Amino acid sequence: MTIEDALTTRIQRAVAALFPAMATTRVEIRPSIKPEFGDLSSPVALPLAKQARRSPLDVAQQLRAALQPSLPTYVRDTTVTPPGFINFFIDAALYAGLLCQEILEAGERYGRAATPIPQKIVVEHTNINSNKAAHVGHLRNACLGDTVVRILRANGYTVEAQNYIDDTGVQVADVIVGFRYLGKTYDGSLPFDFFCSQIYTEVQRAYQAQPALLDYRRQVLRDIEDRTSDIARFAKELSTKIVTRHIETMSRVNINYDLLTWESDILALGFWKHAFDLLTARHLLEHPTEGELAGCWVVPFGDGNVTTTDGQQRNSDKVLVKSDGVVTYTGKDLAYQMWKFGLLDLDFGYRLWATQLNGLSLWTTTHDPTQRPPRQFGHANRVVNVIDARQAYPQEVVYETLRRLGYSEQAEQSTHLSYQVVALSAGAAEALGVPVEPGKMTYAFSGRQGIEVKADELLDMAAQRLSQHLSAQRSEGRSKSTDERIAERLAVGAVRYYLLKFNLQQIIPFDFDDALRNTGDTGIYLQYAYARACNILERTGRAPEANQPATLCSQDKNLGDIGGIPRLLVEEVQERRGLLRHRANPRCGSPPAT
RNA sequence: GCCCCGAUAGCUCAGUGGAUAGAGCGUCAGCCUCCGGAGCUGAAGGUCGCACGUUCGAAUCGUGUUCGGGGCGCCA
Repeated sequence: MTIEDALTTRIQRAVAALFPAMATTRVEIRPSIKPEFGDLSSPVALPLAKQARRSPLDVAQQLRAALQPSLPTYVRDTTVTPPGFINFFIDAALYAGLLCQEILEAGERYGRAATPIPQKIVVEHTNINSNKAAHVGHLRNACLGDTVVRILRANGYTVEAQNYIDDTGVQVADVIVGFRYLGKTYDGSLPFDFFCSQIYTEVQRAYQAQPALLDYRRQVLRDIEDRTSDIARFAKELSTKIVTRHIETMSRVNINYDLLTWESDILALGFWKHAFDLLTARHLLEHPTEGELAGCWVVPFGDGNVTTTDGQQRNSDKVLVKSDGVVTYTGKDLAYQMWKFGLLDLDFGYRLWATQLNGLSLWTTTHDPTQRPPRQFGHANRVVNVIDARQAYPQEVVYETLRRLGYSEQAEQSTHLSYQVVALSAGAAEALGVPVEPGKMTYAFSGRQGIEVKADELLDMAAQRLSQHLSAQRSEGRSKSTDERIAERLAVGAVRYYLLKFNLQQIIPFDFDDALRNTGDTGIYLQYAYARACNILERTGRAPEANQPATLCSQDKNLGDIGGIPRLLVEEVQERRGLLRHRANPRCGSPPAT
């Protein structure tokens, strides 16, 4: 029990006793701003006084008196100061001793939920098209997703991390065009995914010069539909090799998954057809015979036809099946979302993909449903989709359609964990040869144009710089391979921290110097502090004891931070800003009458 | 046209109703024969885009507005 928790609970009790009508008032408690206001202060009397129409000072005094008998031993004194704050003076040495005891007892489980929550949450993240190397934008997604998984698990939820493989889209077809029609062959001089990134860019350029190549792409897409075709086999082999590389990259930063879900399996096993039948049975789709969307299957949505600022005609209804009969990404995503909740009477086949660095098995879906899994996948109570902010609209279409199908509970339990993209800072853009305009702060990545920073490149650069730093130090008998291992670990910390320290709604202006910095507010600082702490413990030659640190760190103002860690983890999930908050989009408030 | 996001120190960002708005980087001045200088101490630097409103109290909530980014695709 942290100081803040202990005091909050007691204040809540006092409020309930004195002001029963306002028992639900949110009790806030925070570090005091001045030493004469004690160590912790609460403004709780202020809103209470407002509602009760009494003097805030009186209310605070009354609360203080009511609290007095029940305060923990480490509270030395309490005061009330204008305009109505209640201040608590903490005996740091006493508290430090108690806190240390608590931490030593909990060990590595400190801060984690003591009891499991009987709820399953599926977290979908990473989701890289299987045609090219992962870049830093993908890395932001994966770091966020993996962190969400860890926080939810720490809170006691059963969590399943799924990585969705979009292996049936045009991007894969583009690379096949490069291999089959531009005569590209892989010579092993680059990692396979880097090589495919290069081909992808070259093919985009080739389309401009030889528009006839687009016909080849259409043919490739048709051929992929037939699973037995040579092209389909080639596509699967290509995607498998790329995904293998993605997993290798992510395992470098200690990101692991439970299941790879393949879009091609969703199609092959009839998930989409099943979802489509449900939609049409409930008359939720339109099938216009004329106009722009003639021949498509459409879910009516938003405002219908609009003229955009640039004068173009657009339609905010969402096409789920194109006029040529091919299902769109949003359609497939809807079927996938339904499967996650166990709403389809269908299941994938499964087989073991690999054993990961964390020791856990990674499973993959297959299109052979007779291959049974070791445990049940999907069937979630709640689903969190880590997807960038540009996809807010199609995500809302998925959730709203779920609701229209009658699954409003599941729609409510669906979260689009929306985050902004990574873009190049002006400096980084210039370094990559992008023309820089005065006054323009960020520049979008473009895989098509080959303007990007690959995840492995960034990690390699970070590791190399850190390795140089290490070799410049007195090595004290450290081997070169040890240096490299340390550099890799530090690089991972630096990159993960950099990608996580920004607010979700903030575009990260990617800057090489910033991302690779090894001083100040960085992951490396944390790792350094940890190493020093371990070193101190090692030198003392004995394990920490509950009664020792009380004198060691009695003056440390960071005690409250350490004691606050458990609450921090819980708040990430439960509070207003929590990860599981359902983010509703106002535009979806009024579905059109159908 | 409609919707979403951003705007806080020279730069990059924290801070979702409480007391005197914080950090890193950069700048300047200090600190290496007890803990790892990837560090520590201090200084300078801010009408929180703008206006009005709600409130005892607003960077925070509301309305309007300016600038920047994104979305409204038979792309994914």
